Amino acid sequence: MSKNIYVGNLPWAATEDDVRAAFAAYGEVASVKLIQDRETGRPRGFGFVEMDDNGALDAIEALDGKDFGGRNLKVNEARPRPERPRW
DNA sequence: GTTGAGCGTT
Repeated sequence: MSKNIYVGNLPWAATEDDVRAAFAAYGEVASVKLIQDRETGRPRGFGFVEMDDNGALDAIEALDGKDFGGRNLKVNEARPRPERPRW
């Protein structure tokens, strides 16, 4: 089973590999998604990490409020999102 | 080459 994690307050220089490496230390990371502006393509400074439940909870309490790239990292469980409409 | 609270166009 996996859980979605919201990661915010990321430095604009951070990449998915950096976040994956940070979360991989607490569990196996299923996928990493950094959100960036759709129109300009600029990194918004936040993203989502999908990993195992126990690893996710451990990573949240471990990386939340920790320093990452010079910024205070914000880690929390992601909000439930509806499925993609199919019509 | 800029900016800084937030929740995602696979």
